Amino acid sequence: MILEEFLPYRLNVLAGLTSSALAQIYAERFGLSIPAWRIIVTLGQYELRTARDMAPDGVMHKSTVSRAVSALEKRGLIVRRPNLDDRREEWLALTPAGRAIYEAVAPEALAVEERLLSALTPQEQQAFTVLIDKLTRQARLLAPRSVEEDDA
Amino acid sequence: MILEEFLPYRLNVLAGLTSSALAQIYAERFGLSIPAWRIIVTLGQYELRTARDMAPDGVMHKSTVSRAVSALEKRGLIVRRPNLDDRREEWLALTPAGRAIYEAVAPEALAVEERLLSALTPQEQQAFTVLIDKLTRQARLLAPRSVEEDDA
DNA sequence: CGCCAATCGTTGCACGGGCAACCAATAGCA
DNA sequence: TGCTATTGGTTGCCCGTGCAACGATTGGCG
Repeated sequence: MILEEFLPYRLNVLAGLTSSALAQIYAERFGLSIPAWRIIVTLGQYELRTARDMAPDGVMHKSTVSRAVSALEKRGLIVRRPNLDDRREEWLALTPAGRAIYEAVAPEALAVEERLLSALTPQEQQAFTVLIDKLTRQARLLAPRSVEEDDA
Repeated sequence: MILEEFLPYRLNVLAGLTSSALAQIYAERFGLSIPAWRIIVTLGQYELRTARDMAPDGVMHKSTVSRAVSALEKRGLIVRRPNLDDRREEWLALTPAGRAIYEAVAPEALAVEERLLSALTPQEQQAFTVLIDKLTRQARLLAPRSVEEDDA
């Protein structure tokens, strides 16, 4: 067994490197953690969501989301509004300041993705996307019930 | 910008899922952390290495390696021997108990990899490997000097 | 030889995040 | 209506790990 050829190892290494590359933007320049970054992007995309929606497939633990939301609120980047139809949950939305950050950070993040993908031809990029999807579906089957799902 | 289509995000999700799948083996069944697991595998492969060799491309921080080595030694899975030619570093090697774990865990880990890859055709597997390599090389260029490298 | 720089490894500190227990609110159902 | 189960979210606790500073050893070079 050769670690350097082991798929999960290589995926971890690659994911770590890309995260590092990205962190130069959202962390060093905007002081965002990974969870905060994901929340900003999601709200930039969907306008109005609940905390639960921030981790669609259980990618983040709900406690992680909770704390990131608190931090973002404290910094004035997002606001919480009660959902009167179901007072257990709250609506989240970007403030103008939050949206400003989103609009500053998103293009740069996409540029990093671009630079990454520039190592591949368009055909390869397409193929890679397809393969990642297949593997992700398969991994979901093999992984223990993704985060929570069995909360109670 | 759509998070679910963002390459670094997808890589993180996939890496996380595969890690989870693997952790069912090395963590739940053998009580190994990721760093410990990597050390066991590396020593199973190379027989005799130093702590520094455990993180070839700076994938793990040296403090992480140091603590994992201590833990493995305490559990009697590896031994340290002084290198008399350079007393700053130490040789690491598996004990019989450590090798037993390696030999129990490696086939199962490979089986998980197998199940993962079974979602792809052999041609796709080959292609995926090549693409990962290309992206990893590129990511290394974009990421801030990998862990340490600039230690002093 | 003697000094400074570089290298291997350890450790104190702080922080992020997982886990589990918990509260509040709603849903299901008799 | 009332009782229990479920769900959204928060928080205390603990562990893993990155960072930076350090001790010990070696290398480079005058």
